[in-house]
Amino acid sequence: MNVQEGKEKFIQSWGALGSNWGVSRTMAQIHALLLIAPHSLSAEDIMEDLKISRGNANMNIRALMDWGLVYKELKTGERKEFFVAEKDMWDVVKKIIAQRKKKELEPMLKALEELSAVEASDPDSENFVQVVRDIKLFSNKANATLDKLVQSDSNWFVKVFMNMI
Amino acid sequence: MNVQEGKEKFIQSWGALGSNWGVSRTMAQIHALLLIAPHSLSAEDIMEDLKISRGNANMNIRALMDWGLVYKELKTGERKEFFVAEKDMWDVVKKIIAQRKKKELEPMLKALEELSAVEASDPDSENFVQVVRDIKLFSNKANATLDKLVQSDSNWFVKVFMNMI
DNA sequence: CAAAAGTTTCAGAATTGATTGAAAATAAGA
DNA sequence: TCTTATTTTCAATCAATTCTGAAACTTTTG
Repeated sequence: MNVQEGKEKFIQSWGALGSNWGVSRTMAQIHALLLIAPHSLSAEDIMEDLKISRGNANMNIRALMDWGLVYKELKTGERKEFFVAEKDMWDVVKKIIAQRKKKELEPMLKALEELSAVEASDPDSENFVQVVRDIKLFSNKANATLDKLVQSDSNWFVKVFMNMI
Repeated sequence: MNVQEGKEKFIQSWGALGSNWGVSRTMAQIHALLLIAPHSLSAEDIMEDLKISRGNANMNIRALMDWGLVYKELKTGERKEFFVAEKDMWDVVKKIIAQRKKKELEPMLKALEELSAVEASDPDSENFVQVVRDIKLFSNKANATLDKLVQSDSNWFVKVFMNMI
């Protein structure tokens, strides 16, 4: 496999992985392309490389910037905007976790909070109230743990990893 | 909010959460329904409660059993099959992680392995090789960590949680 | 200020993934 | 064995998501 083939394969794999992570396929492919680009790329470059439309490129670049996975880089004397990827994997993972926590876990916590108001009126609903209580407890722990994780630096990961092994 | 409304709301929320977790909406709803059911349910019960077709119910129940989130229960004297949900949240999370690891992380590791064969031939591809190396290192760590996590019992989670707080 | 360069928006098209429902297969009872 | 209850399969349909491309908008420059 030569370098060119390797790069293409990497972009495809990264895209496939991303699509299971709330990062859409194209979004992940753009990130992959920028990761392995030796220098920053313009929207035009990205469109050409990945053979996607202008609108698609724009939307996904913006989403990546919202997530903090890609940064804008302005070159003096250049009118175009250029983009670079966040390359620290620990940082990438943290940013994805932060987004998904906000988008998924937090609404669930809110719903569970509301469900806690339900009172068991008969033995049948007793089970329901208990299940909700358990899940709420668990989710709150998970939420707190993820908060710490998102705040922590990459050493934390290394430390936990070492402890486990 | 009465118990009935609460149950419906719970099923909807669980379905929404699940759909971002590789567990399809219906799959998660079935799991939710079984979680809060005071006793095991038949495929027919599930179809009626969630207003889904026979085929859909069947496919998703089977998927849930494959994942280890739902168990079959045979009642003596009954020809139908009944189902119950795994209710230990830590166990549920572990099983989801195990599935996703297999389906997503492992193929990525395989791809990275192949990409490691690529050799840098010029300064431009030097960066590519370096990025692949970094990601591979990180992914291997993540993989090992997740393996430990999947094997661990719920005390592990509590312990890590306590350490962080 | 007008023209050129670049970016953003969004309605409709295309794609992908989920669901239905009826028919085929399987298992249990008579 | 034949009949009936139950589960499984799968092509067709439906729903949701993603992508395109042209038009509108914004910014820069002469």
